[in-house]
Amino acid sequence: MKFTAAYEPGSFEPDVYAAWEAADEFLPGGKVGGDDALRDDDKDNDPKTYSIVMPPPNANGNLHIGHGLTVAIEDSLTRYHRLRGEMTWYVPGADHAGFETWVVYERALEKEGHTRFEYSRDELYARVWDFVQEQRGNMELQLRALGASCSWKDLTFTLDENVIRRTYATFEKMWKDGMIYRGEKLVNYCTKHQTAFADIEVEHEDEKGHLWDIAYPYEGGEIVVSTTRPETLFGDTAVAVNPEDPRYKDLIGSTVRLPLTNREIPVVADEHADPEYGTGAVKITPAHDNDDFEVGLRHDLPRVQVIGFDGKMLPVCGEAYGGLTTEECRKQVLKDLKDMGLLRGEREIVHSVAHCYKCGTVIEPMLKEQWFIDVKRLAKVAIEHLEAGEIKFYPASKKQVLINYLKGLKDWNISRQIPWGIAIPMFKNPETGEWVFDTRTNLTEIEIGGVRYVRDEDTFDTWFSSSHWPIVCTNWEEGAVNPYYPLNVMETGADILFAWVARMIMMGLYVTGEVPFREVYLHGLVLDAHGQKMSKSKGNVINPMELVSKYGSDAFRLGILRGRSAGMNQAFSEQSVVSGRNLCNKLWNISRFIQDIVDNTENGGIEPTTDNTGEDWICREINEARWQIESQMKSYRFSEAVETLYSLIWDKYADWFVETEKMYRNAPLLMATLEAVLKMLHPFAPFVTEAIWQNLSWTEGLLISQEWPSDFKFDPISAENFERLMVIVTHARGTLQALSEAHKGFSKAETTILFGDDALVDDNQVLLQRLIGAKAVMSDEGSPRGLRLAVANSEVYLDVAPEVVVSYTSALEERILKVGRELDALNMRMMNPNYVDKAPAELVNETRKLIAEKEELIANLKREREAI
RNA sequence: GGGUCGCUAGCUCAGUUGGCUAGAGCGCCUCGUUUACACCGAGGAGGUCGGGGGUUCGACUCCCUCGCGACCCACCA
Repeated sequence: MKFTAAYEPGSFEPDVYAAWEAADEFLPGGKVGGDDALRDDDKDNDPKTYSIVMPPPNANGNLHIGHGLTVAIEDSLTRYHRLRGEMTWYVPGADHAGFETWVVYERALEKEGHTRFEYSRDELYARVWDFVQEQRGNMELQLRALGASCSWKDLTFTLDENVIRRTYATFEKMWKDGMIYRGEKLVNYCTKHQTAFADIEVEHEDEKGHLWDIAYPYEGGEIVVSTTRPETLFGDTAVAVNPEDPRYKDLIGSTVRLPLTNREIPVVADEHADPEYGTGAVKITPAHDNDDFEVGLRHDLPRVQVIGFDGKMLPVCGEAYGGLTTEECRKQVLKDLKDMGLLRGEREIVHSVAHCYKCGTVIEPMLKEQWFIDVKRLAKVAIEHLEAGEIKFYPASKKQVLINYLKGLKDWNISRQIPWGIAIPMFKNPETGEWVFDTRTNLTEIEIGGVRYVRDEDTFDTWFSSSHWPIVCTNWEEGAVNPYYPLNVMETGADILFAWVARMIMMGLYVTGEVPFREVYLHGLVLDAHGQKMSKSKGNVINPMELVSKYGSDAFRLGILRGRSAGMNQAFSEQSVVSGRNLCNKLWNISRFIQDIVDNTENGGIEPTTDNTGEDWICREINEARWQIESQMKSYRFSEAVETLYSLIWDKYADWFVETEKMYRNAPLLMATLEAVLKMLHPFAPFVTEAIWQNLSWTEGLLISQEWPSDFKFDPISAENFERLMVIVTHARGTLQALSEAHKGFSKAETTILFGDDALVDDNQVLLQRLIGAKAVMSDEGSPRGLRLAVANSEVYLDVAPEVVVSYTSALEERILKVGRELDALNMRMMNPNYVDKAPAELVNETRKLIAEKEELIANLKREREAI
């Protein structure tokens, strides 16, 4: 590689990634079989393992900004642990995305003028399989572009044979354990997609609707019920009133006549009827309403289905209504009721309505036979392990949220009427209705002992199989030792805490007896620059790949990790990526400069030593930053780790150390410190750091598999001294600039810096002169003159003419006032006897020291003023 | 109805058992052609930490309360 003058990420990123892949760096433990697999500072002979699995992106889709964040986090973790010498295994995945893909495919089918009903399930499955294969590949290329250092040979597709095998094994175990049952229950049904959904897949939205009052007559009177869904009246099998409601007490047990039909239905007493709401009387439609279903159970009411799975009214509603859509039917029913004089009222209300999360169709609660899992047992075990603290959550608050969810969890409907998924391995004897488990799901019919069984046409809810993700990705097998299970961490979106994380925990415990991961890190939504949710309709979607090609992968990763903390939805903008790119550019140029020094000095290859205050100081700062990063990574504070590196590289390494090294040119130390910085930034910005590593003349091998830096040795007193020099430089620069603004014709390059009895300044005259940009730094030879710098513990003057000093008077006055205010605040604190008594002695001493410094400073400043 | 999270500089966010003069990036102002970098350097302005109360020697940090915002769960006919 050539060290180009300009930082051009696009010119090296693909090559760098290819080099890693070619060297098998992503395999578990690095180069398998090589010494690398065992290199580490582990005290035990057991090499530490680090495993993490990717939440599988849609196999045939493109990565979106959320994936960008996921990869940035997961890959940074992986690379960090790899550098720490652990045997890392980052397992990539690809999702068949059951429902998502199905929707896309069905739309394509519709465009061709076909419908799913023209094909058998097996035909459809084969067609979607081909469809997905055609589209596949993009997503994996995009993961590479983001720098994901995952073990590609272990890529797991959610329809892989081992996934299906594991899913069937669990299902069989549950079936034998009596945890699976066939039940006719109300399911959330989308009449457009003609499939049932889990509760969690349904979106509730508050909408304006109407509450109608309808009279149900009986001999000698009528009872007026309130409803938002008059069209379901045909399915009414009771009217419920509250047992405490005096208005209706006498009617309980009698019957009323259902309008538009000839049916008589009973009046039942049930708590569900709220006397305060509407008329206090409710029509009960057990087949089409969740509440009513429960009421029906309590009173043993029949269930009459009146809406078909296609969303149209069934013939049972009578000739006038059968075949109408629910909406048409509602209009017709209202019109007819009005004509008959039975419509008693109408008012606007706001109520929550369930919608299909994909197409927005109103979800119909429908009566359907489905497979259910009795989750009580699973949830109970999960809660026990969670309460025992076996899984640590980031953010911590999500643990209790999850426990609460598990406590209220209802039985899990795992049947879906979508061909694109894992077939449910159950077959039914059409004669007896008996069900048997069998994995021969490629057959529509099987024979066992001369008896014919017919396959269930449904597929599994995606979450049923994907709840096995940590198990299948790590190839967990009963009885076998597996150092990669449980995972070290499960990193995923906070929005799928319930749908996925909860189920992985339940399933992990059920199948393996162990929690599937030790820690959970949940990231929030990536919002647009104004904190708005990204959506196609708003047109504010940010494509991560565009940013990668514009600013580089590293810039994107640094940018998206900036200002992001666990579990929170946070804004993201291109600006943060620009700032990331700038950091990469800075590092690139630092490296070029250091290479230049190395090329032009003789002393290459010597052990690095510190020979001046700046060098001791940078060693201290690098150590300090490294410790911080280690602690930040442990607690998943990526944003802070990036911040630490930013400040180390820019504010410390470049602005001070490299500047002083323009003078000292200590090549061995420059080389050693640069290596450390590259390693520390590598987890977050893998491409630029590796590219630099490859460009540097003295480095060997690939950066990705180097050893994490260890402590630099330094003289702490010398390091401390450098900070004093920094303060002098900063004050001198500030004062000089203020003077040049206040006094026309003043030139700092013509100004000499004088100093009194000060060994440190004496030792660093040239350095100070260069950093300040002054003409010279020299001893005042016992005759101080000019403007004294307002720096405590130092006697440094700017040798400027009296008229220049005068022009600085107002700034000096301001400064005296400011320091005075600070001094007052400190004195106030000391005057409080309780503070002196109760605060830690250390703190009190610190305050005393500060007061002394301020007092000295203020005395100096006042003397200065007198002099003017 | 229940619950979670947030409210800190113009914007987006840090601030980990309460204790240094509350920080960063971007933006803004002033100056700058010093041979790594204008994707730059130097200097600077800007915050009563949502309001109110409490605990404490001391509160951005803990407690209570109010307000605003985002989100999640739930069977509101």
